Amino acid sequence: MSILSSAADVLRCFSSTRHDVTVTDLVTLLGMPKSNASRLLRAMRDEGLLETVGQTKRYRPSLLLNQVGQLYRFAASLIDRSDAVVGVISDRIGHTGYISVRRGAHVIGVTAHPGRHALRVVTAIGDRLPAFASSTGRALLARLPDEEVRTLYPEGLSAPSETAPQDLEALLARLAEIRASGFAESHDEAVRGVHAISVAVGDPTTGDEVALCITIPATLVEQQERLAIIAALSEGAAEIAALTGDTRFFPLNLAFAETAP
Amino acid sequence: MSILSSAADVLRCFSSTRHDVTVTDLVTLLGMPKSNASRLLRAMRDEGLLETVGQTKRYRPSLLLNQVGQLYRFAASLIDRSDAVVGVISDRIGHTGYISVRRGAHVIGVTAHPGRHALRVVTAIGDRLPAFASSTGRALLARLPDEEVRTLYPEGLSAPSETAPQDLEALLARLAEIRASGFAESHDEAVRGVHAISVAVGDPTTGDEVALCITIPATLVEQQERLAIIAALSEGAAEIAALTGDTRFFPLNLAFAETAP
DNA sequence: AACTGTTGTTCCATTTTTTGGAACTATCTC
DNA sequence: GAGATAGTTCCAAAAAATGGAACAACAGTT
Repeated sequence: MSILSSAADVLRCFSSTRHDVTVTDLVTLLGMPKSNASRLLRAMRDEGLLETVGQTKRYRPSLLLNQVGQLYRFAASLIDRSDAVVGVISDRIGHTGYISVRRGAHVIGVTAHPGRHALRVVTAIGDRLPAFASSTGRALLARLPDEEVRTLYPEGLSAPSETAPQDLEALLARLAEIRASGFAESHDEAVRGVHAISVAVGDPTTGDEVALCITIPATLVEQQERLAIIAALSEGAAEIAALTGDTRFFPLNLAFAETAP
Repeated sequence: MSILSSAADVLRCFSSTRHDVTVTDLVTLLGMPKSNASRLLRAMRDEGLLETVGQTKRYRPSLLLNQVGQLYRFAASLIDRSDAVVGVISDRIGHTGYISVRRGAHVIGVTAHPGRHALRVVTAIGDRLPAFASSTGRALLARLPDEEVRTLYPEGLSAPSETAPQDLEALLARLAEIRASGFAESHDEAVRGVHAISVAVGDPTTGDEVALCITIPATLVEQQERLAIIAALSEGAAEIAALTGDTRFFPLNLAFAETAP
């Protein structure tokens, strides 16, 4: 067990609900001896990975991590490009937009553009959602061949709501729809009360894949706006796909969009 | 030499001009044996600190670092609050706004809000500027007693332009002005062609201090807009200072603002 | 297709760091 | 100021890191 792995574990302790940690936090969260926790936190601070909060014994991520973390979106320039596209759409229609990536069977928000409407969807960056029960997740899963999707769910799936796919076959059917229509849609699934529209795009040279998504409060969905969002997302993603030479991109087929969601 | 320190050194290799690294990059940048560089990068990837770029032998920061880095602004909630204030002002007037922190004799941009004007100032997040030759830097230095400022510059200072303070005494004189007026201003200093207005605020419980800044292309400065920016920044910062109980905040004294910059 | 320079990986014994229990110190709470 | 809680330091045993060199993969060239 290298100290590097303990250090990475410490970083994984941070979350949107835990902005700083103490020696005892590590003891309880990671089950590590107090002595190690104490020395590890100090070492990480000395190396510039963490900072102490004022005079207290609390440790938080450092400015260095903030800076290096910001580079992620440029290193994965696909994210930056997609974020720009979503930002423009979100600005124009006033609803929340965001970018997600998939890690195994989960999707994780990377960047977000909060909407301007009084009733808006707030997505927490860094939150993990089950891929099969969200539009971003299915948009990304649709890029995989069916057999790879199957291997992701050796245990089958447990749906969080009635509108989500109830089993693996239902999921594969919806992925087929996404491939044919060019966009993914969800309603009241992993996040209740939220309607989401997503399109995925990739960069074959880096292997990165992201989903571009616009979310609307489920009660406010209007057919005209919905079509505008689908068109805008697909158009933006198609431009990116052309740029990166993404051959797995599914172009929009409006015939599928015109039936109400 | 702990492996942690090597890992931190690797992270420091990343910059706005170097989004990924290879084994040889580490050998040349850090002078470490090839064998170590190879194993270190692999170990950091295995622990989730780095990712490989597609199939290549290039390594870039990971999603984990991106997420932990994002938490910085919430952990240091002063940054988040200040960022909100600057975002509103930047949105309203269309000029670029940003937040900086000081590390020793340098200031580093943490968040940025690009302006909407065709001619806009683009600030790179993570770039280091000399504190004494920027408005953000001086706004933050003004919070220190003079003798601490002196110890920061044991070698004196070398001004990057004629409008920057030419020596330590000139710097201290300008810091005194800032304490009296409540805001800092720079024109054509560390960044040529840029006029900047800054106000600093701190949080005594965490020891954090940040500068709120709005930048304008030097050719576009108008007295009325300038006064509006000064007032808005100072007002926003004053609210934060009240919230955190910052006793070192310098309130606005408009008498100083009304003489042209 | 063989050659060549470049880049990355693996192996090894030696050196250095890490580990975890326990004793110790500091800090907080009532 | 007693008692509890939180954090630090010490130590020998165990584990990991080091750097040189041999090896392997790769890209470009003739």
